[in-house]
Amino acid sequence: MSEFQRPRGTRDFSPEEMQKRRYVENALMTTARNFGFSEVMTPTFENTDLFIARSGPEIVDEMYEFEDKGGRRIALRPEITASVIRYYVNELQTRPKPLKLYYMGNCFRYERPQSGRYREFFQFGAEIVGSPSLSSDAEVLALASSCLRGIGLKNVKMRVGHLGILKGVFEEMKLDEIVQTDIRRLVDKRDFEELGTLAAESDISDENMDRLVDLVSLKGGAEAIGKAKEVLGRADPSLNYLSRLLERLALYGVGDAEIDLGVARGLDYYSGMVFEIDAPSLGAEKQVCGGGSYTLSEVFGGEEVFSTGFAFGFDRLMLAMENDGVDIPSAKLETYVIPVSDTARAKCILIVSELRNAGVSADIDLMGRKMGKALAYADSLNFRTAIIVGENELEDEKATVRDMASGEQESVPFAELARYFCTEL
RNA sequence: GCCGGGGUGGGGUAGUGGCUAUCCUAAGGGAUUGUGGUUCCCUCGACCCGGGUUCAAUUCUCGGUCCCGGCCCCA
Repeated sequence: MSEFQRPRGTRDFSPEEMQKRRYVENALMTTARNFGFSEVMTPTFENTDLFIARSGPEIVDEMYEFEDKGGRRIALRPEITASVIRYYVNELQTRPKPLKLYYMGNCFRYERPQSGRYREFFQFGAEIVGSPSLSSDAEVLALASSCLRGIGLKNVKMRVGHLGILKGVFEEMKLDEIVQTDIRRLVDKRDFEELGTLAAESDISDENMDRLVDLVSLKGGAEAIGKAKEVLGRADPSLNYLSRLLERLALYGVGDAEIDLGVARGLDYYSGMVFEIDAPSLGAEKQVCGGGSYTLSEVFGGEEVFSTGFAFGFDRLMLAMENDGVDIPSAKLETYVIPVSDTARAKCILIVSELRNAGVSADIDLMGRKMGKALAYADSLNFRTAIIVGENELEDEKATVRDMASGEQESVPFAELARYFCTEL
């Protein structure tokens, strides 16, 4: 053990873990690209003001935030949407709409680590900027759903709500904004008891509060929307929106989305559709994805533009896949070249170079090991084959290619090795 | 910020107020001068940090730190 430890809440990833993480990351990115999204990258740190503008001054306490040597207030990004929208306002406003962007990156929050929560963690997210439509919301939900399908994570629950419904009720009740925010937070937590207390304190009638609780407790398929209309005693544009959204999702083949009018999200800038995805296997921190439609650009000095997007907690996806036993194929290296004697080493280097240039993953003994040990090494590193070259092979101008799984060997002329491996693949 | 459980070689562990700190595994080497996953041998390598009690602390105690689970928060 070195005297130096990792900072709290950070992790080192082993070769095996990275292989899995890159596999999943690649699957997510491939899905996004197939949906017509393009990757962007923004800085790991931003001026603190950006996040304050987005979320309020309290956020500073929960970020890695500091003054740099030039006296600037800097924050390690706690999420990436703010950066993407800032980037949009700065430089992408004149691009053809809609702008479909995705990103993957590390984020930092100064929080107490626990299961599924780290101080450095990773998010994969996507945003559609510039389109206020039902179509965009559906597209984004379909992307999130396809991402999960793409990585093979099945044990998940997607819940879709709409903030317009709560907003309508708030207007009817004529509540001030502070109370609205409190209610939203409690609704998000499903803390109906505390909600009752709050109702008493802010002289909201029992009748109104009961109605609100009934409303946000509604979940299920299209029938939940009908029930909501009954509770409201009227039609509501947001409810209509949700039922049309469900129809759209069906066209995308997304049948697992559930209506949940209790999805409130803790964030003020969400304006319309909001959704969350949970992985029940995760325990306390089970939310793997959150998103919705919002306007944020005007906060950063741009023109108001409707956007819709989401972010996956990448680390939680990995944990959930692990818990659910989702299989991730292991990467096999193709071949390990073993010089039997020092005289064969030069030829072996030529062979390994040729194979590498031909795009074949090839490695070579660097430790001068004897063949037995070299084969054991190749075995433990999961090579598909080994190439053995010694005096006999040099004389015949043929390499011995050994299949590591079966132990079968065949002789392949040096000149044909590259072709042999390329066609094998 | 709060509550609970932990910390012994790289990984997994046993154990102890004092004696060479146990075992498994991994890694490196050898048995084996051209054939791996078996076997045998050798080597390497640990009591989280600091204070206190004590003749003596890895062990008891206090504080810190980190890990695990939960609360708060969750963008």
